[in-house]
Amino acid sequence: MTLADQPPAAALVFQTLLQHGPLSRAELGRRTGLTPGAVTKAAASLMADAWIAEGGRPSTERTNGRPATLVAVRPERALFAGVKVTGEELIGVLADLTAKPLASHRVALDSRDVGSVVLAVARLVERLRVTADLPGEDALHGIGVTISGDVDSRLGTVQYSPFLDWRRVPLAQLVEEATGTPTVIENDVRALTVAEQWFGAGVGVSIFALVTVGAGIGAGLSIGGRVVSGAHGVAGEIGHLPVSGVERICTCGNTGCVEAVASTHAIAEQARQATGDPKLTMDDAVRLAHAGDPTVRAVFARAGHAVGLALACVANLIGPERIIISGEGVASYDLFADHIRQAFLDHAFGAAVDCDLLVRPLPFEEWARGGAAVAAQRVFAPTK
Amino acid sequence: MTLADQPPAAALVFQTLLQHGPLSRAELGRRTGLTPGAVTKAAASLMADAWIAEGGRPSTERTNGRPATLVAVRPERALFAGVKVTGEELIGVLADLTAKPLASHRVALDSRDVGSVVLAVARLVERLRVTADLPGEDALHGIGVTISGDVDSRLGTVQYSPFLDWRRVPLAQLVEEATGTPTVIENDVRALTVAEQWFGAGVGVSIFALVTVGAGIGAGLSIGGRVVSGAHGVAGEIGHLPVSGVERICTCGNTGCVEAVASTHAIAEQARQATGDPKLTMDDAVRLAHAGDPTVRAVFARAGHAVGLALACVANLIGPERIIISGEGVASYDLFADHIRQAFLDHAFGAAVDCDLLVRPLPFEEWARGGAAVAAQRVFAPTK
DNA sequence: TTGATTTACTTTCCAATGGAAAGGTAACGT
DNA sequence: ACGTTACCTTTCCATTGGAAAGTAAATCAA
Repeated sequence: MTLADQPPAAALVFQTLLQHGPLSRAELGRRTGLTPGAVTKAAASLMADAWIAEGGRPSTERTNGRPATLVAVRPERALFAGVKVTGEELIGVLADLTAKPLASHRVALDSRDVGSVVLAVARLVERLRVTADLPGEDALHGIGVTISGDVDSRLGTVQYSPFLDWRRVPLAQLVEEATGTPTVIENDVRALTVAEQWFGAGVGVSIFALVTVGAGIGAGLSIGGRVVSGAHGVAGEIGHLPVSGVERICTCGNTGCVEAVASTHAIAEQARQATGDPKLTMDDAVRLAHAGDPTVRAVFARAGHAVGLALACVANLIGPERIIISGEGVASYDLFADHIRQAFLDHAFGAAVDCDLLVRPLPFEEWARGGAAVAAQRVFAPTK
Repeated sequence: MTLADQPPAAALVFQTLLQHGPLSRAELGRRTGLTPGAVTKAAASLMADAWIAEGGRPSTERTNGRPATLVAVRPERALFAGVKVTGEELIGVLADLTAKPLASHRVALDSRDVGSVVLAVARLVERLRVTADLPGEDALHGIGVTISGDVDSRLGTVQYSPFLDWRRVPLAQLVEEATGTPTVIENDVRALTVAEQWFGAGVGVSIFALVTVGAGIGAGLSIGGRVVSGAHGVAGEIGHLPVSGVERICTCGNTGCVEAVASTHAIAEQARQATGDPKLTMDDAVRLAHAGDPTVRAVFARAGHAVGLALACVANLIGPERIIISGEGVASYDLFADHIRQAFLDHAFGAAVDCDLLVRPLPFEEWARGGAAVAAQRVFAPTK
């Protein structure tokens, strides 16, 4: 019996346990609105199929009444592979039901050709499987592949990937055929948002945005437990909000884009102009800024300002409870944190300033973890 | 038996009929995914309580098989009053279940004091009731009051209204006490969005935005059948997106806001500066622009550009299928239509340009109709 | 030790819901 | 007249989760 066959109440109980950890049946009833009897039945049904188990510390605090026995998800009940595809490499993780990485691996890509990428993905998944010493075929319940660009997860196709120069590639089907394991694909930022929604800083938050700052600048929006995909596959493109000045031209051909001044590439480029050193790298720029170089610091200030304006746009438009800031750029967050905050506070309208800005470092496997979360979601929250 | 007591399938059937007009049972089954038997039962249940009735042209096109008998909602089954409160006046309509206005009336406000506004609302509703010659007390099923600003519809309080200078006013409760009729309140733009979602250009559209251009510039977002309210009551504040230049200062104290260059007031102000005529009104500006005055036309061009950028922000962030442009400003839409479109097309990213821009004129009762739609929604789609 | 109290959990029973499947109905075409 | 087609209704039933009463395991008080 798979989780999809469980009655709605059981699915609800399972999801609550996934998000909030071990709970007593009584507490589950309170949180889900189910009656005690219904919880008992749902738990029995889930337990019969080994999705959950009794156990976990029975809360040290002593109270009156019969002590509670906790039930908890058995994360190892189903395992998933998550693979993030970039133009240069694959990042893969093997993760459990809660998208916790059990093993990870990176592979350089030597070709961006669809066939060889699919093959590389299949090899990477096989390698993860071997590394983790998985017993049989059925131990891996799904694969989630994530990729930046325009991804239609329902169709399972990559509509357009700028970094790989792919168009209308039925990637989910190809990987599924190459591996024999059910595969879903999703935009990388949306996948990360799914991971945060279920297992990260988005748990219990009705509306939040996840912003990634790095080579690109993007956002995922979660509203009422669903990640927004946009009618045409485009959503959360904060990198191209026209909020900065007209001076710099973005890769998209426009002026005013946030990415034109705040992407890793744009910052390095501006630092080169500011210093006159044509060989300056991003790392050099960070070093110079930390050393106090005023012109380079101004570059970071400007980037921070643009990001802050973008966050204000998000806050004014959808009014999130929280914005999670993440991405490679977070490593040098101290250099523009103040400018981000200031620009945000200045331009967030009314109660939108109450939005909580949260910075999260993003280890490299995190991206791949998003894929695992999307694959896992298929199992525990099949699309109604 | 009220609609809330109907089983879920019946509610679904009713909502489908509300949005798509008279349908055969077979067609209802196809659209809702219910089996024929379930539709028959749902329809019988709704018919027993007079929510729907058989009838309507049985589709002229001839086909094989037994001819279909259509069922349709009985819009007059429940009537609602919608009242829009501005700083100067009340606009009220009496509307049926489909938010179609049956009678309307405007009243000037002589005081912005909470008590007198509540009294005026109650009198207006009473007048509408008399005008329409409603039989008894129970003929009016609800009142929806809309107002611009920060409204918490769940609590029923106006958190902050700049035009009335109200804070934390429990308006729903006050109107309910004054009229004896169940009352809901909602932000005016969101209410309009609800009306469009159920009965207007938003029917069947999974994600859309409704943008109003006039004294203020705002937007309502509908995603997956729900209007976004924001965690702190703020959402759709496109009037304060920081996309225009730094020259003009907005009423909110910031620079760069769309409202600072594109609100009715801002356009008139800029036209006065451009012409040097301190008495110039908005109407004069429109006349001059139509007559070809280049400096005034430039003012409209700039306003259109700012609105277009704001629309691009909406498209890039949430990827709507459609953006409905409405508001008083639409009257002179021809003056900036091209600039809106151009700025939008330039800055919408990727497939976001596929978003459909639709202009809808907004008769004055339309605002109040939003209130009626919100009140009606309480009846046919009680919050789950 | 005993029993009251409190909270957690289980069991039994049942009403409601909507699907499956079969049957009835009203048109058309030949 | 008779088959065909599509619409609609009826009957029966499995599933679901609530209501309510009962059981379990702890603390507290006498």
